[in-house]
Amino acid sequence: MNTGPMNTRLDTVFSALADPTRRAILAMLLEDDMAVTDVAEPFEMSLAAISKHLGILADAGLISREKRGRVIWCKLEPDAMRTATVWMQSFGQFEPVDLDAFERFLEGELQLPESD
Amino acid sequence: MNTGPMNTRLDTVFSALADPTRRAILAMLLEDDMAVTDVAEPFEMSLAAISKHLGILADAGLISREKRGRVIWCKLEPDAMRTATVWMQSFGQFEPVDLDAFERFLEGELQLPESD
DNA sequence: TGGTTATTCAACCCTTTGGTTGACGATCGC
DNA sequence: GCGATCGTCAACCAAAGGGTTGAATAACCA
Repeated sequence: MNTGPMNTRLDTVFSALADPTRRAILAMLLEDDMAVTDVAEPFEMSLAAISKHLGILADAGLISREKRGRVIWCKLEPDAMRTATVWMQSFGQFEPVDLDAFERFLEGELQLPESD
Repeated sequence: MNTGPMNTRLDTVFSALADPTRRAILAMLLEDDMAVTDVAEPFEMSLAAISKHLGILADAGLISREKRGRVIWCKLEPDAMRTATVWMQSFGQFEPVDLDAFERFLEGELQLPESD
Protein backbone atom coordinates (compact mmCIF):
# COMPACT_ATOMS: atom_id res chain seq x y z
CA MET A 1 0.00 0.00 0.00
CA ASN A 2 1.12 3.51 -0.76
CA THR A 3 0.98 5.68 2.31
CA GLY A 4 2.81 8.84 1.46
CA PRO A 5 3.30 11.95 3.54
CA MET A 6 -0.07 13.36 2.54
CA ASN A 7 -1.77 10.21 3.69
CA THR A 8 -0.04 10.64 7.02
CA ARG A 9 -1.32 14.17 7.13
CA LEU A 10 -4.88 13.07 6.40
CA ASP A 11 -4.53 10.41 9.10
CA THR A 12 -3.52 12.91 11.72
CA VAL A 13 -6.05 15.56 10.70
CA PHE A 14 -9.03 13.21 10.57
CA SER A 15 -8.15 11.39 13.76
CA ALA A 16 -7.63 14.73 15.50
CA LEU A 17 -11.09 15.77 14.34
CA ALA A 18 -12.65 12.49 15.47
CA ASP A 19 -12.70 13.51 19.14
CA PRO A 20 -15.52 15.78 20.41
CA THR A 21 -13.32 17.48 23.00
CA ARG A 22 -10.86 18.45 20.32
CA ARG A 23 -13.61 19.71 18.03
CA ALA A 24 -14.97 21.78 20.90
CA ILE A 25 -11.50 23.24 21.46
CA LEU A 26 -11.27 24.18 17.79
CA ALA A 27 -14.69 25.83 18.02
CA MET A 28 -13.48 27.84 21.01
CA LEU A 29 -10.36 28.93 19.15
CA LEU A 30 -12.56 30.06 16.29
CA GLU A 31 -13.58 32.94 18.57
CA ASP A 32 -10.11 33.95 19.65
CA ASP A 33 -6.64 32.79 20.58
CA MET A 34 -6.54 31.30 24.07
CA ALA A 35 -4.09 30.28 26.76
CA VAL A 36 -3.95 26.58 27.62
CA THR A 37 -5.43 27.12 31.06
CA ASP A 38 -8.35 29.03 29.60
CA VAL A 39 -8.93 26.34 26.99
CA ALA A 40 -9.08 23.78 29.77
CA GLU A 41 -11.37 25.74 32.07
CA PRO A 42 -14.80 24.66 30.72
CA PHE A 43 -13.91 20.97 30.53
CA GLU A 44 -14.35 18.46 33.30
CA MET A 45 -10.97 16.91 32.82
CA SER A 46 -7.43 17.55 33.93
CA LEU A 47 -5.18 20.18 32.48
CA ALA A 48 -2.79 17.42 31.46
CA ALA A 49 -5.50 15.79 29.39
CA ILE A 50 -6.24 19.07 27.62
CA SER A 51 -2.54 19.57 27.08
CA LYS A 52 -2.42 16.20 25.33
CA HIS A 53 -5.39 17.13 23.15
CA LEU A 54 -3.66 20.38 22.20
CA GLY A 55 -0.56 18.41 21.31
CA ILE A 56 -2.58 16.20 18.99
CA LEU A 57 -4.22 19.23 17.37
CA ALA A 58 -0.81 20.85 16.93
CA ASP A 59 0.70 17.68 15.44
CA ALA A 60 -2.13 17.68 12.94
CA GLY A 61 -1.34 21.30 12.12
CA LEU A 62 -4.80 22.39 13.16
CA ILE A 63 -3.49 24.78 15.76
CA SER A 64 -0.19 26.42 16.61
CA ARG A 65 1.17 27.24 20.04
CA GLU A 66 3.33 30.20 20.92
CA LYS A 67 4.91 30.74 24.29
CA ARG A 68 4.88 34.28 25.60
CA GLY A 69 6.21 34.43 29.11
CA ARG A 70 4.65 31.69 31.16
CA VAL A 71 1.64 31.50 28.94
CA ILE A 72 1.26 29.38 25.82
CA TRP A 73 -1.18 30.88 23.37
CA CYS A 74 -3.14 28.56 21.12
CA LYS A 75 -4.16 29.71 17.70
CA LEU A 76 -6.37 28.11 15.11
CA GLU A 77 -4.59 27.19 11.86
CA PRO A 78 -7.47 26.74 9.45
CA ASP A 79 -5.25 25.90 6.48
CA ALA A 80 -4.64 22.42 7.80
CA MET A 81 -8.29 21.62 7.27
CA ARG A 82 -8.08 22.61 3.69
CA THR A 83 -6.31 19.47 2.56
CA ALA A 84 -8.89 17.32 4.24
CA THR A 85 -11.76 19.41 2.94
CA VAL A 86 -10.45 19.20 -0.60
CA TRP A 87 -10.05 15.45 -0.26
CA MET A 88 -13.63 15.13 0.93
CA GLN A 89 -14.95 17.32 -1.83
CA SER A 90 -13.86 14.75 -4.38
CA PHE A 91 -16.66 12.53 -3.11
CA GLY A 92 -19.55 14.47 -4.41
CA GLN A 93 -20.81 17.70 -5.74
CA PHE A 94 -22.07 19.26 -2.57
CA GLU A 95 -25.00 21.56 -2.92
CA PRO A 96 -24.31 25.12 -1.86
CA VAL A 97 -24.15 25.27 1.90
CA ASP A 98 -27.45 25.92 3.67
CA LEU A 99 -26.33 28.60 6.07
CA ASP A 100 -29.51 28.53 8.14
CA ALA A 101 -29.15 24.82 8.71
CA PHE A 102 -25.53 25.31 9.56
CA GLU A 103 -26.37 27.96 12.13
CA ARG A 104 -28.93 25.68 13.78
CA PHE A 105 -26.32 22.96 13.70
CA LEU A 106 -23.70 25.08 15.42
CA GLU A 107 -26.12 26.33 18.04
CA GLY A 108 -27.74 23.01 18.77
CA GLU A 109 -25.14 20.34 18.51
CA LEU A 110 -21.71 21.77 18.59
CA GLN A 111 -22.13 24.32 21.31
CA LEU A 112 -19.30 25.03 23.67
CA PRO A 113 -19.33 23.23 26.99
CA GLU A 114 -20.37 26.27 29.04
CA SER A 115 -23.49 26.82 27.01
CA ASP A 116 -25.11 23.63 28.32
CA MET B 1 -20.31 18.31 27.88
CA ASN B 2 -22.98 18.30 25.25
CA THR B 3 -22.56 15.42 22.88
CA GLY B 4 -25.68 15.29 20.80
CA PRO B 5 -26.51 13.03 17.91
CA MET B 6 -24.68 15.24 15.43
CA ASN B 7 -21.55 15.04 17.49
CA THR B 8 -21.84 11.27 17.42
CA ARG B 9 -22.18 11.44 13.67
CA LEU B 10 -19.09 13.62 13.34
CA ASP B 11 -17.24 11.19 15.61
CA THR B 12 -18.06 8.22 13.44
CA VAL B 13 -17.46 10.00 10.13
CA PHE B 14 -14.11 11.50 11.09
CA SER B 15 -12.82 8.37 12.75
CA ALA B 16 -13.91 6.33 9.73
CA LEU B 17 -11.94 8.73 7.53
CA ALA B 18 -8.88 8.59 9.79
CA ASP B 19 -7.78 5.21 8.43
CA PRO B 20 -5.86 5.06 5.12
CA THR B 21 -7.31 1.68 4.16
CA ARG B 22 -10.82 3.03 4.54
CA ARG B 23 -9.98 6.15 2.55
CA ALA B 24 -8.54 3.96 -0.20
CA ILE B 25 -11.75 1.92 -0.21
CA LEU B 26 -13.79 5.09 -0.59
CA ALA B 27 -11.57 6.18 -3.47
CA MET B 28 -12.15 2.82 -5.15
CA LEU B 29 -15.90 3.14 -4.73
CA LEU B 30 -15.71 6.55 -6.30
CA GLU B 31 -15.11 4.71 -9.57
CA ASP B 32 -17.90 2.20 -9.27
CA ASP B 33 -19.90 0.00 -6.93
CA MET B 34 -17.98 -3.11 -5.92
CA ALA B 35 -18.47 -6.51 -4.33
CA VAL B 36 -16.76 -7.07 -0.98
CA THR B 37 -14.34 -9.62 -2.41
CA ASP B 38 -13.31 -7.19 -5.15
CA VAL B 39 -12.84 -4.40 -2.64
CA ALA B 40 -10.54 -6.66 -0.65
CA GLU B 41 -8.51 -7.93 -3.59
CA PRO B 42 -5.81 -5.20 -3.82
CA PHE B 43 -5.15 -5.14 -0.07
CA GLU B 44 -2.67 -7.28 1.77
CA MET B 45 -5.01 -8.15 4.55
CA SER B 46 -7.70 -10.69 5.22
CA LEU B 47 -11.22 -10.50 3.86
CA ALA B 48 -12.48 -10.36 7.44
CA ALA B 49 -10.44 -7.22 8.08
CA ILE B 50 -11.87 -5.55 4.98
CA SER B 51 -15.33 -6.64 6.04
CA LYS B 52 -14.78 -4.85 9.36
CA HIS B 53 -13.60 -1.72 7.57
CA LEU B 54 -16.71 -1.82 5.40
CA GLY B 55 -18.83 -2.13 8.52
CA ILE B 56 -17.22 0.97 9.99
CA LEU B 57 -17.75 2.90 6.76
CA ALA B 58 -21.37 1.75 6.67
CA ASP B 59 -21.95 2.72 10.33
CA ALA B 60 -20.64 6.16 9.49
CA GLY B 61 -23.09 6.32 6.60
CA LEU B 62 -20.26 6.73 4.11
CA ILE B 63 -21.24 3.62 2.16
CA SER B 64 -24.27 1.36 1.86
CA ARG B 65 -24.31 -2.39 1.26
CA GLU B 66 -26.89 -4.31 -0.67
CA LYS B 67 -27.00 -8.08 -0.89
CA ARG B 68 -27.85 -9.55 -4.28
CA GLY B 69 -27.55 -13.29 -4.29
CA ARG B 70 -24.28 -14.28 -2.64
CA VAL B 71 -22.70 -10.96 -3.44
CA ILE B 72 -22.86 -7.83 -1.30
CA TRP B 73 -22.49 -4.68 -3.34
CA CYS B 74 -20.88 -1.66 -1.74
CA LYS B 75 -21.90 1.80 -2.83
CA LEU B 76 -20.49 5.18 -1.93
CA GLU B 77 -22.89 7.45 -0.05
CA PRO B 78 -21.31 10.88 -0.49
CA ASP B 79 -24.00 12.71 1.47
CA ALA B 80 -22.58 11.53 4.76
CA MET B 81 -19.48 13.58 4.13
CA ARG B 82 -21.51 16.68 3.72
CA THR B 83 -22.09 17.23 7.42
CA ALA B 84 -18.42 16.90 8.15
CA THR B 85 -17.45 19.12 5.23
CA VAL B 86 -19.86 21.81 6.34
CA TRP B 87 -18.51 21.63 9.87
CA MET B 88 -14.95 22.00 8.59
CA GLN B 89 -15.85 24.89 6.37
CA SER B 90 -16.71 26.98 9.42
CA PHE B 91 -13.01 27.12 10.17
CA GLY B 92 -11.95 29.37 7.42
CA GLN B 93 -12.81 30.95 4.17
CA PHE B 94 -11.19 28.48 1.88
CA GLU B 95 -9.86 29.88 -1.32
CA PRO B 96 -11.43 28.41 -4.42
CA VAL B 97 -10.09 24.92 -4.89
CA ASP B 98 -6.89 24.66 -6.92
CA LEU B 99 -7.85 21.84 -9.24
CA ASP B 100 -4.35 21.30 -10.58
CA ALA B 101 -2.99 20.87 -7.11
CA PHE B 102 -5.83 18.55 -6.30
CA GLU B 103 -5.08 16.42 -9.32
CA ARG B 104 -1.42 16.15 -8.37
CA PHE B 105 -2.55 15.29 -4.89
CA LEU B 106 -4.84 12.51 -6.05
CA GLU B 107 -2.26 11.06 -8.40
CA GLY B 108 0.67 11.27 -6.08
CA GLU B 109 -0.51 10.56 -2.63
CA LEU B 110 -3.91 8.99 -2.61
CA GLN B 111 -3.56 6.55 -5.46
CA LEU B 112 -5.32 3.24 -5.28
CA PRO B 113 -3.35 0.28 -4.02
CA GLU B 114 -2.96 -1.36 -7.41
CA SER B 115 -1.43 1.76 -8.93
CA ASP B 116 1.75 1.31 -6.90
C1' DT C 1 15.11 34.16 47.55
C1' DG C 2 10.91 31.88 47.80
C1' DG C 3 6.12 31.10 46.57
C1' DT C 4 2.69 30.93 43.08
C1' DT C 5 1.13 30.14 38.43
C1' DA C 6 1.41 27.89 33.76
C1' DT C 7 2.37 23.90 31.37
C1' DT C 8 4.39 19.59 30.38
C1' DC C 9 6.32 14.96 31.43
C1' DA C 10 6.19 10.18 33.05
C1' DA C 11 4.07 6.35 34.66
C1' DC C 12 0.14 4.02 34.88
C1' DC C 13 -4.84 2.31 33.82
C1' DC C 14 -8.61 0.80 31.05
C1' DT C 15 -10.89 0.71 26.63
C1' DT C 16 -10.85 0.83 21.73
C1' DT C 17 -8.87 -0.33 17.37
C1' DG C 18 -7.00 -2.99 13.64
C1' DG C 19 -5.43 -7.09 12.63
C1' DT C 20 -5.35 -12.45 12.77
C1' DT C 21 -7.46 -17.25 12.37
C1' DG C 22 -11.06 -20.75 12.17
C1' DA C 23 -15.82 -21.90 12.06
C1' DC C 24 -20.24 -20.84 10.24
C1' DG C 25 -24.50 -19.66 7.20
C1' DA C 26 -26.05 -18.61 2.44
C1' DT C 27 -26.01 -19.06 -2.20
C1' DC C 28 -24.50 -20.61 -6.55
C1' DG C 29 -23.32 -24.28 -10.32
C1' DC C 30 -23.59 -28.76 -11.54
C1' DG D 1 -27.49 -32.92 -2.90
C1' DC D 2 -22.44 -31.42 -3.03
C1' DG D 3 -18.68 -28.81 -3.32
C1' DA D 4 -17.01 -24.27 -4.11
C1' DT D 5 -17.60 -19.34 -3.26
C1' DC D 6 -19.16 -15.02 -0.65
C1' DG D 7 -19.23 -12.86 3.43
C1' DT D 8 -19.67 -12.52 8.47
C1' DC D 9 -18.96 -13.93 13.28
C1' DA D 10 -16.31 -15.02 17.45
C1' DA D 11 -12.29 -15.27 19.96
C1' DC D 12 -8.13 -13.62 20.46
C1' DC D 13 -3.88 -10.38 20.36
C1' DA D 14 -0.79 -6.28 20.25
C1' DA D 15 -0.80 -1.47 19.81
C1' DA D 16 -2.86 3.03 20.26
C1' DG D 17 -6.03 6.27 22.57
C1' DG D 18 -7.94 8.95 26.31
C1' DG D 19 -7.90 9.58 30.87
C1' DT D 20 -5.64 9.87 35.72
C1' DT D 21 -2.06 11.45 39.26
C1' DG D 22 2.28 13.28 40.89
C1' DA D 23 6.61 15.29 39.91
C1' DA D 24 9.28 18.51 37.09
C1' DT D 25 10.29 22.83 34.57
C1' DA D 26 9.80 27.68 33.68
C1' DA D 27 8.39 32.25 34.44
C1' DC D 28 6.45 35.72 37.09
C1' DC D 29 5.92 38.41 41.64
C1' DA D 30 7.17 40.20 45.99
